Amino acid sequence: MTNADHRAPGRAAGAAEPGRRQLPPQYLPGEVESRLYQGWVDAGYFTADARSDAPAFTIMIPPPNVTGSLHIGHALDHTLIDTLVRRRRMQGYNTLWLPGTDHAGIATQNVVERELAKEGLSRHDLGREAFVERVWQWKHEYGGKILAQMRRLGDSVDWTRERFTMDAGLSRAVQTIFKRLYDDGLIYRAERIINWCPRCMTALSDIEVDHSEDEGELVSIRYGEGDGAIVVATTRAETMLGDTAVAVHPDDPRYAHLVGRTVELPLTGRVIPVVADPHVDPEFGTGAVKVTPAHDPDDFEIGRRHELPAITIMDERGVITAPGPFEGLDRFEARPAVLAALRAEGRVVAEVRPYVHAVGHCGRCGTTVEPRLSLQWFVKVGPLAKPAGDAVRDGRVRIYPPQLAARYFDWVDDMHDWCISRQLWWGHRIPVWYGPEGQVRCVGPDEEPPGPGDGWTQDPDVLDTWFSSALWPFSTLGWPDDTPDLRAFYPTSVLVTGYDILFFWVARMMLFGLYAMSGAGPEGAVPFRQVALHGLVRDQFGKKMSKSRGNTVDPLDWISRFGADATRFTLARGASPGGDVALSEEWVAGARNFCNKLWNATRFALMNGALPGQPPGAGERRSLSAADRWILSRLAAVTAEVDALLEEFEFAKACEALYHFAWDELCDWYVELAKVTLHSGDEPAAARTRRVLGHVLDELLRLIHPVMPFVTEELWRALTGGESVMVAPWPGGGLVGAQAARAAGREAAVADPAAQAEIESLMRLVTAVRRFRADQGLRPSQQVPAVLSGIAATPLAGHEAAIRALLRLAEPPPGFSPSGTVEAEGVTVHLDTSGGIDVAAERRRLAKELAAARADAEATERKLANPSFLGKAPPQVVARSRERLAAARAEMARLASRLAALGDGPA
RNA sequence: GGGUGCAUAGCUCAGUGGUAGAGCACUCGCCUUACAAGCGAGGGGUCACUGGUUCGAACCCAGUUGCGCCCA
Repeated sequence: MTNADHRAPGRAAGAAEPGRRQLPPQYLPGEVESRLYQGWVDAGYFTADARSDAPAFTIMIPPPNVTGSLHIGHALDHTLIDTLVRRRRMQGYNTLWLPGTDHAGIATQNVVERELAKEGLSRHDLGREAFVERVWQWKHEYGGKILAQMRRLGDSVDWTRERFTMDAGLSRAVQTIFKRLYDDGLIYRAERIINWCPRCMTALSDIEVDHSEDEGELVSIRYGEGDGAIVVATTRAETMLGDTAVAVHPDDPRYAHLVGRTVELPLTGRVIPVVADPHVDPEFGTGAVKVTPAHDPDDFEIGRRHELPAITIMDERGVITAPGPFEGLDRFEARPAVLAALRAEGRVVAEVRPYVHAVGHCGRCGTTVEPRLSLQWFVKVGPLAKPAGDAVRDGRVRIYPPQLAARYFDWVDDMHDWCISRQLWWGHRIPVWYGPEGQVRCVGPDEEPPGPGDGWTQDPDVLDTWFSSALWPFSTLGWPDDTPDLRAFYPTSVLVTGYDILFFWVARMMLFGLYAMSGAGPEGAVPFRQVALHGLVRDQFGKKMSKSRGNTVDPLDWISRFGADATRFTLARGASPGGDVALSEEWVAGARNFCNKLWNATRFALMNGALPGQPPGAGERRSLSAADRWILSRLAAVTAEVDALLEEFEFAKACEALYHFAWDELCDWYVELAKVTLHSGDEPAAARTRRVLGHVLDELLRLIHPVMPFVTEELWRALTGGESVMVAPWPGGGLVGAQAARAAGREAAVADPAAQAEIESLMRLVTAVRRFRADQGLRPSQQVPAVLSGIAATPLAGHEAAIRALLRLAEPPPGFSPSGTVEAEGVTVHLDTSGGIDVAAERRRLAKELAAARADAEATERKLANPSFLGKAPPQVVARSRERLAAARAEMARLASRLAALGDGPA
């Protein structure tokens, strides 16, 4: 068989087989991706089976905000999840990745209110019922955007089980758990200082407030007169209108004489007491603080301890309501106005400006949060938090990376009660009714609420969106009913999400999962067995992505331009447990190139009749070439490595291992060596190599498939004619011990250190000669006559043909006279460079290598001359040093003699 | 203010005590029929600083500086 037979298009051995075909020379992702995804859905590959006997593997999507679109953070999260899910599916698990969205109370209400505003309407113009109806309309029309975008990324989610937190079933779950918590005394209503957003007009929980260091002012104000005067410092002068005391530390001698007396509050004429409270920091400011119980959480506590009145001076929009000249001013207008009035009275003692201090902002809209005294609903978290901490402490739930567990404990072990009521219309309405006589009734899902005719009214507020998200791992499976899905898929296997929502969501799922599912026992109640936390997406300089910086990446743009696989690979390749992921367009282009590399490797295989499937078995192993045995050995090692890394959520390392194997080993060396065999005319050897090449590619495509599903599917089908790589067995360990053991056994059987050493030696020799050729300015394509001497005595004896082919060395003509030589691996290569060699270049090269060898030898000599080293270092380390020294000296001798020889020759 | 992490090549990052690695970027040479989205070769690092432990430190310890994150 000649070369032309193999290379002619359409004549490759596999071309005629069903399902196999020739490929164009470049991978064009757009066409492939759109075709494949719907095919997977239609084939039912994504659909889980609650009646399956196979062990379940369940991941719940961190439900994206229904108003949202797919941003790069989702793309990262989904890439990692899909990688885990696809691998488990190939391993034979009954795999469920459940998709859905949350109703995002504040965000969604804001979106629809903005729409209404364009029509000149407010939600109050519509009324509650019509407004909520309008939000549902909006949801039906626009709410599916992100779900459609997930298809483009390739997410293998079970679309038949899509859920939304406001679905009837999930709402029933919300009402059920509310009722249970209420009846257990774990939900209560109380008047407290909460975080209030005057723009969103609702309460927020503590963790929905972002603190930032902002520039403000610190003003010292004198209250009272003469020796009864006291100076307080504040950043919020306007709140003095609501002051009901001045507090000092009980041990502060400066103020001891004032404690128990009163001062007159300026501008108001109100007389307020001076109280002693250990909470006051004598070091801060003047050591005396104004106390505004209705507008500061710390002051509220002081007020409680001293039974002070709490005077609310602002309405829910942040507008001053205290009667007087400031009434009707916004809080930020009131501050300078109050200060001006105080200044006019000569009461401002000092002003520090700018004064940097921590200010809370609404996590949703950025508005400065106003601490506000109001009646709200709370979850009493103490009794729930203890089991949530214990589940991680005793290993029922494992957090990756483990060091982030510390942050989890810090929070969960010292958790404040959770404010769950929101003054919104869009959300799960609090199922509590108030009767005409002041009765309070919490209504369960199967109970009839009291009729409005009897004078009962339902609480107007809705629940925090996170309250329903906290039920997500089981509400999505049909809880509170005992459904087949709940039995099959709870507890979920892994939760994959960013460390930034460890508190918002992860911890709260733990609280509610352990509470609601406590009937399932300690092992069965946890919402997930593993928590894999990833980081944030950053730009190529490690900066956070933000619209204001202008460094954001739109994943859909990348998918369009580079392909979903390239986008996914770029994300996965950067993802180590808990680590942030840096991205740049250059890197995604590199990933796109990798797709193309795989494409062309498969194209080469198809052109050359590669046969996928099982490689030659143990009996035939001895007849395989060293290259064949080497690549099989490497494949087994990489398979085991990737398998283990993915178990540990080491996506970056797994990707790197695959990239290196595919590109640097398979493509750069094995394919080149295979060409030699395929063209050698040794048909039995060529046939064996076709099988090895086909097998290695087959398995490699399977290994890469979880990360890059599209290109691998297209190539795998072309190569094997199989139905889908999605449902092909995973090459590593399977779901049962026997299969895992078999994989390990196979690796051991295939491992071939001798072949590995041989090929690595070949690589070093080839590289050394290529270096010489490059130094000498020989074109890569130029055939150079050469003689290899000494090769027979080395392990490379059988590789002369391959070495000649890789180096483009021609047989020496009669009367061959070499003009240069290269020594490496015990082989001397004499080359005829046709017209003398560049002695200066050769001398530079040799001198450089000699200097390196000398430095190495000297450093090692110093080490070996040290008696302490010889006495205390482990013997194998000493032995290794001796070997190193011997090798360095041999290299020096070789290089010195080469240099000497050159010195004798033409300069 | 409390806690915590990081500092290694131009950039992003691996590297758990035995003489420093990857990807991308960079330089040079190549259209060598799988792939120019490619091939071959090459250059590039006082491992933040100071001190300590050790035969030996990028790695362990202490301190310093700088940056980041979480919580308040």
